Amino acid sequence: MPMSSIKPRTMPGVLELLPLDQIAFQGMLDTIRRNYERFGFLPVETPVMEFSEVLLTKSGGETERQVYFVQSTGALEQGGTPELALRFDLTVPLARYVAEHEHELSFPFRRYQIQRVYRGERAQRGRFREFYQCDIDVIGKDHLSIRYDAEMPAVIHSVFRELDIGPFQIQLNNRKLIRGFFEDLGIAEGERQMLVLREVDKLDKRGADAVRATLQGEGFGLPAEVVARIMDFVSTRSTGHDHALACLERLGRGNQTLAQGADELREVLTLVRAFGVPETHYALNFSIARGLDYYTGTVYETHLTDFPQIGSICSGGRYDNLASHYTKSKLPGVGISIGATRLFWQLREAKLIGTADSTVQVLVTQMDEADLPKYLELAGLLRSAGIPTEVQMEPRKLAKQFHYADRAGIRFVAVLGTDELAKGVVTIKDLRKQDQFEVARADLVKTLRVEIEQAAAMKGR
RNA sequence: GUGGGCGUAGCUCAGCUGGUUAGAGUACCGGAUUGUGAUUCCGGUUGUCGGGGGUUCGAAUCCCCUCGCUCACCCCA
Repeated sequence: MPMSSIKPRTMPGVLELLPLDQIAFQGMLDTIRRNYERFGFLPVETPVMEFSEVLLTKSGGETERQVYFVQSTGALEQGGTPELALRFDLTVPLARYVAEHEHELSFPFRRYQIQRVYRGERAQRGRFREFYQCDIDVIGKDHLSIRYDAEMPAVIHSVFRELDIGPFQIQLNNRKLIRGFFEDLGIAEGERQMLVLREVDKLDKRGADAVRATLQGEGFGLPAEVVARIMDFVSTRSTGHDHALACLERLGRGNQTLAQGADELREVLTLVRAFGVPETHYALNFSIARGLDYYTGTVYETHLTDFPQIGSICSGGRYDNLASHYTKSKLPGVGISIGATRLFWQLREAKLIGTADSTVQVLVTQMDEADLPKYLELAGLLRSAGIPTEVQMEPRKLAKQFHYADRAGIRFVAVLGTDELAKGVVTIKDLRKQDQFEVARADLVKTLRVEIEQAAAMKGR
């Protein structure tokens, strides 16, 4: 078999990018990181592999089905079950991390984490087996004020405003509110409540009629009157700050759980406004449940107003006790997660982001092989001014050099030929503007900086 | 895990009811008086028609099996 007969390919469900797209993606991660840090979150990384026993504490059937186990060849040969597995989210590793370093951390512990996670799902459009999650969480010891729940929307607002991908809305709900409501309807049992919630969570996806039919159908067998009350409740959407408060008021007192949920939402709403989030950017949505079993209070989803089909681009919530499997200490927390790979992929599909320019700003051409030292010197000058610069090292037809710069996404080409050397100038061509000019060597750095800045400003618009 | 769709050049695809050496666009490479890319013109490379078996004088085309991809469902901590 010839050496070249193996088809180069990646497994389905991974996102591998060409350099200019990678630059765009990294720009997105940079923005997220910058905003997380701006709000005072500290960086943490954890290993991509964890001990299986640590990872699989929740051992739901579904979880286990989607976990990739890891085994060395040696261990594989000896049989036995893999003791390592790839993390499938960042929350479980966080719980382990906090429990392990409990006595070295300061609480409330505010961490951010931007790393890849792994899920063995069947590949599907816009869903990945390897993807980035960008998480922040605030973990308290014994107690964590509800006020932190209001900080999350403030961070979300800051991130997505700066990502500049169009209007968006942060939708809020509260698990206690939902639980209380269902208890009043006589749907008190946990498992059954979960099933109903799971169905209700699909409201925006499947439509009201489909959900109503399912709830009244044989699987659930709920009376039409009860279903009507459920549908009425879960279709609540607030249209402004005062309306949101009115929606909560309209619920009445109900049972204690419902009342507590409403009180929490009220406080969160009030503080979200105080954080300066415009009221157009947050709303109540009583159908949001989130699949996660461990959410106990506030839950969030964020949607792009002009692209509802994209679904939630950032979600999270409050949990009572993060690390009960690893420590006796009570560690309540609240957090959010941005699925960056999926988000990037969808934004690209929706044409909301394009291919970036190269991070390389200047290509110095080679006119005469003998003058290479002069080109290197010029590049050195630009580099020490902080301008990323590449030098044409091999002799090549000038047209090829321009072609290369164009394809590589390098915007400026610096030409230093005999004419320029004689005159003490450099010719700069802006490939995007199809424009070129001569600039005195002494003014080169200053001029290029202005050009680069202008180019960046144009791009941002 | 359950069900549907699709496999022809790097990519997007054409190839009628079986019939000569399997095509187009795009991309890529080279050229159009050696200091200017993308645009134009000319030329060139590219395929075990996913794989195996069967029917036939003859299969990219029909049948069976298999593999891969893909979409929906399940689920999404």
